[in-house]
Amino acid sequence: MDRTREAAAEREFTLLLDDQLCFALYAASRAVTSRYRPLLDDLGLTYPQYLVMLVLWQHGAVPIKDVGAALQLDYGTLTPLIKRLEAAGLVRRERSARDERTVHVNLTEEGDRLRDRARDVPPAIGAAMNLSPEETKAAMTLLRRLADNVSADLARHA
Amino acid sequence: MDRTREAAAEREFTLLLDDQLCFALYAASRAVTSRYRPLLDDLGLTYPQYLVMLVLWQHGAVPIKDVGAALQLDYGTLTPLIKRLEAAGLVRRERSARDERTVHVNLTEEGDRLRDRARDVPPAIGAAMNLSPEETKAAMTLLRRLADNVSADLARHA
DNA sequence: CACATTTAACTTGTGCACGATGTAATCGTG
DNA sequence: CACGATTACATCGTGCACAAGTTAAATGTG
Repeated sequence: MDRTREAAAEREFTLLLDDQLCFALYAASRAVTSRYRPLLDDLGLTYPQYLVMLVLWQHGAVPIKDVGAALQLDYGTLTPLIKRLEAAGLVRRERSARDERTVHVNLTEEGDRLRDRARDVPPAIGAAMNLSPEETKAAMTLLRRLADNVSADLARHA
Repeated sequence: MDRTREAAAEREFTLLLDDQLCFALYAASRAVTSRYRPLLDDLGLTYPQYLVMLVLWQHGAVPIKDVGAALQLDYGTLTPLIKRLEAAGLVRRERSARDERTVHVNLTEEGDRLRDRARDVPPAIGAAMNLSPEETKAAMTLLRRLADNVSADLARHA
């Protein structure tokens, strides 16, 4: 097969599963989450709960709105999730005195202590991914650009 | 900052959200699925349903087991999903005569016709992603390797 | 200051994901 | 050929995601 036809084939969009970047992305995301599961089970967290804890460990008390902005998740997801974290004793929800609409999420002592146990998670995942530092960095850059591109395109078509 | 410290920093694993490749992956996957949503709404499909239809358009009648193997999804996900496709009139579920345990999923006329309307979806997504052919190919390769690596690592630790 | 608008959060409903459990059909081995 | 193991699928329960609608507080404008 000559090079011209190959190049053209790359831009031909098919309905074959293995041609879809979206499927590789979807499958990789679920595979990585599955690898997290046993590690997070030990901490009593699900993967989305872990992400919320990352935000809190990094920023301390934040309004739910800011958690949503950081993780690109809406209240329909976060409200029940954070209530489960509260039931687990890891966070407290407190209405702001200055603005009665906003609810601040605070770490409890136990939630703060969990951070130390969580430090082993990123290295374990890093080892499981088994990518070079360059590949990791390239993947991160590309995935961010991809997310930005499709989000911008969605906004344009809305 | 000298190069040694930079290189070391790349391998230092933090709990900062923006250092996590997993989050970039998770966010990108959801962003892409969101971009699919309006396109698939027109076809009356969700994104996972679209993936099942891709398998059927490609292979025709297949056991549910094979759909699961192709998409890495279990029966708990597929059984109700395929029943919804059946309720929508796109597929038929038929028990095999040779092996009464297996259920073959067949396209109906309507399900087959939907393929023509679906042909516009991959180009639209391709345009929204806005990556060069090289980047797309590189991303696909890297994401597959990532999924393989973490799955293998999970199997090892199980 | 009244009042329409906006904002932060909650609620409800649908549809994945996935672990755990159950069941019937088939297979493998003695 | 008996019978324990395996296989294909279904069911149930929990926890996301996300759209749509609701409520109450804050804001802006006449």
